[in-house]
Amino acid sequence: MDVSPNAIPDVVVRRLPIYARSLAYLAEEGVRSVSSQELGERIGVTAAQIRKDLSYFGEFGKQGIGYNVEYLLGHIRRILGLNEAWPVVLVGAGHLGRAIARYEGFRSRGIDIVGVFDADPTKIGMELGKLRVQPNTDLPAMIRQQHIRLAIVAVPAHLAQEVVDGLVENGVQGILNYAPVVVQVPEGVWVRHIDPVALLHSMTYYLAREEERAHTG
Amino acid sequence: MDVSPNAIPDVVVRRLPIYARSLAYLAEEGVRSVSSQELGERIGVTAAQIRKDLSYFGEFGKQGIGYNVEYLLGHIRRILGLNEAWPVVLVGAGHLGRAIARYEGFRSRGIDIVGVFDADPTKIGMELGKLRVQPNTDLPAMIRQQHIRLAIVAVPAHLAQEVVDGLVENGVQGILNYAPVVVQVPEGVWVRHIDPVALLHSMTYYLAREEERAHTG
DNA sequence: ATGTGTGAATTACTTCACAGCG
DNA sequence: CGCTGTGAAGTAATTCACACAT
Repeated sequence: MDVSPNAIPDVVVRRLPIYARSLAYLAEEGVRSVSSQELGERIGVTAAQIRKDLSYFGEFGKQGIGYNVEYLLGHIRRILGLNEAWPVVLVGAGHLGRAIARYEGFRSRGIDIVGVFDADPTKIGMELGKLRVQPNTDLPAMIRQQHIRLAIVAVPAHLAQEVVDGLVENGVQGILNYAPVVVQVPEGVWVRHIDPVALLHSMTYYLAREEERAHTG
Repeated sequence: MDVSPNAIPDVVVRRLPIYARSLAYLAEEGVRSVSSQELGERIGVTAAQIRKDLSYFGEFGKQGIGYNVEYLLGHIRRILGLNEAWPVVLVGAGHLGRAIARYEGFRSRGIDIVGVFDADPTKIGMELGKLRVQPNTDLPAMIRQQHIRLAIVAVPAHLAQEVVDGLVENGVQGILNYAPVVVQVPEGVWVRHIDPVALLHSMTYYLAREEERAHTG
């Protein structure tokens, strides 16, 4: 995480894509202008939060009016580096990997899966939409030749760390990890974890309390 | 979110499942005892953070020694309400829903998918491991009869809100939402979002900066 | 020695509240 | 007026640092 004195807080960076998506939906609906209040209600965030977040990057609104949807969306896209598409490799062609490869929602949001890789010979060659599963051994060459900086990891937990090490070694700087394990990466590499079980458990915590309260209270 | 004066912060609750999983791995490896330092290194959290988090719930360690892995794991499981399995319904049997239904990692962590539902008649009856896709119309009865409190939503964005409304109406109190939209729920219902595109975008932000710096610096 | 548990200090994040612009 | 942009105020989360137990 960048710790420079005037760096933008990571929480803010993580909210920007949510703003962007909500604005994209608004644009599709034909909405021209939106206030921080309205946008906030859509995504469960306070109006002040949105205004403060945006103020890190500039002034995008008009007083008394609100934000022009297309204009603000364009700005946030640029801030997020989404002017052009990002090529991404996907490692792991199990049930989950295949579902990810077939998901239609990446392309339109600037994420372009350009290769799917697996170590299992029985999976090599499988067709997944326009992609075909390639052997893991071809992965380094593709990353280097196409200067790929982002990867999605969808392999079993016990393989995740070595897969990540290999990716980083070949120049990948951002990893979306679906494996249920916290992977270690060197300075300068970003990781985000997708962890459905942990999220469910963080809800069972509250539900279990409630049940308890119902019985005791 | 519970706002009682002595409520446990949600950030803490969200970390507990990560601690639990790391402890489970340690137990599998045959490790008996672990210090906050060691555990922290495994999951990228400071030792002080772990000790502080645990201190909300009691005293589980031994000074000079650390934590007994099995003992602490048992406690965290109980705190999270994982003494017994939680039945969960899954709505949506597209590529993603089917991958979720087939994922082996839920059962062993107390999450038991007991039904898969879809509105699309061509999907009804599909076999997914031991499960069979059922029509959405059967969903309310199952939730009510089996007192199901948790659901996983894997439907297209434009259907997510109405699916969630239906779930909540029938008594679901916790929702894991894979649809790329922030859904609204009434007080007392929990939602967690899984949003791969947003996570990737939060990384492109940093990668784009770096690139820029490399060009200008 | 080693490593927990925890008040105190620090840092980070959010909300307030209002000047000022359209 | 209505709504932004933003310092200031207020909360929340993290880290420090050390007494104390083994």
